[in-house]
Amino acid sequence: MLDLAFVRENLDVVKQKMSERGLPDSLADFENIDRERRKYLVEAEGFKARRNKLSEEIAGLKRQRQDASALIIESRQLGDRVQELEVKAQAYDSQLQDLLRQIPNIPHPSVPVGRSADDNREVRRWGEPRRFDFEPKAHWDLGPALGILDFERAAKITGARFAVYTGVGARLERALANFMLDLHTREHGYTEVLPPFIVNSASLFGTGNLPKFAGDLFKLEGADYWLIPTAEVPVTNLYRDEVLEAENLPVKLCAWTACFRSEAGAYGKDTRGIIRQHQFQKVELVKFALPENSYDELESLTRNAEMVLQRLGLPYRVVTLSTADMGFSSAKTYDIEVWLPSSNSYREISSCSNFEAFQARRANLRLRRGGKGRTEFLHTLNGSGLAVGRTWLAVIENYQQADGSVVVPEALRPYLDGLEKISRP
RNA sequence: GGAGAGGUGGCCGAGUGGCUUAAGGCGGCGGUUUGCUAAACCGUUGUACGGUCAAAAGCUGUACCCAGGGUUCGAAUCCCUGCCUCUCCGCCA
Repeated sequence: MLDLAFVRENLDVVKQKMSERGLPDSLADFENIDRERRKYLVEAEGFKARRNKLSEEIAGLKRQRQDASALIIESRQLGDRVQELEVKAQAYDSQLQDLLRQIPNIPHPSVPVGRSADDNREVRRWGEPRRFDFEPKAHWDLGPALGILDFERAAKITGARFAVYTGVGARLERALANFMLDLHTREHGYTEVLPPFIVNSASLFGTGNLPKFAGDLFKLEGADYWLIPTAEVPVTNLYRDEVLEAENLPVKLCAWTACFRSEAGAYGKDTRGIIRQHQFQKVELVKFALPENSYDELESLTRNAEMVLQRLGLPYRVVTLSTADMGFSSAKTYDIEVWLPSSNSYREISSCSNFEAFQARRANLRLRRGGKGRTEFLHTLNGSGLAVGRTWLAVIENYQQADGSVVVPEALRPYLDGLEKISRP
């Protein structure tokens, strides 16, 4: 959420930035609503001030056991008037809040202005895609053939866009998660968090998923409980409504969780394999940073995520998302894309964003410098480090052999009792 | 799931309809005293949305005692609903 005063004073800039994101102009009535709201607010508050004074006078008269009935009648009439005005003021206020909540974050000046994902800008590449001397297979063929991945039984017990991992397949998923968590906690200075996989709607509002993107989420029936679409939601909300000391920043947290997404609107996209599932595992990196450092923190967070791929020897590239492709709450996003032989292209495996104060304002996440002075909103960042399921398939596809077996990357062998190769049992 | 007790400022804690603009204390900040530190003493203290102002400061209004409704001229206080915490019982990995 943007600051109301900022939007009021920079309405043209905000409209311009929304149009750069490819969004329609929803702020045509903003000035009018804002003006009407204040008009009724001022009027209502004036009547309230008079009523408060009258109440004091009534109290004084009653204490002296004198008649106050005239004042009481006048005060009652004031009350009626106040109620009328407040209803109007509140109607305009909720319209204004709705408008404010629909405004996405302002992209950072370094973000390329574009019309689609085609305008994303490549920042760097690491590693060389392997040249195969045979026709590489996709993981949805390799996995079932190796007996480590089962779509048919997943469809039976649950439905489409779910998978069952079996034997070494399940162990590989667990090994990857542990490898990532160990890397980030031991070498990158993150503290591990294991949060609930279910959150309330206030948390989803804090990160910007609600109210606008309810359709992307799974909601539990009969309760204000939702399955998390990413660990970003519970972890960013850990310090909601709290004030952090500046000297303790940045706070760097990492969390392994399952993630649940309805993938509504993704019909026909990535229907084969495990690229796009309703449930997947992810290791998430989250930072709470000082505003003046947040872009440096974004660079280091992205590097921390890249390190996973480097250790696993998986080729990748980093792109800056254009204004048209970036998320609602983000001011700048780097996507890390891993090389996938099955699609002969780079595919997203991590998304690293600086939200500046956008989430902090919604979640009331503040900092105080030196234990004194005014509080300010801190900056939040997060990124996948990495999506475990997509890493799983990247390993399977990139390390496949002509005979259908898969070589285990060296970095993972300690997590698999030294296993060097996954073969048909 | 059942029964009971609670939720008050950064923290502790008083407060059963109007001299409460929330007592008192702790902490924080500023000051006085002082070789230094400590102590003592004095003062001060939050958030949001508005108004005034070119702007800031200042001044000023409204709201905020878990949340949302209600009663009342007037609510921290009374009523209803929800959420959360604690104690006991039951159930459970």
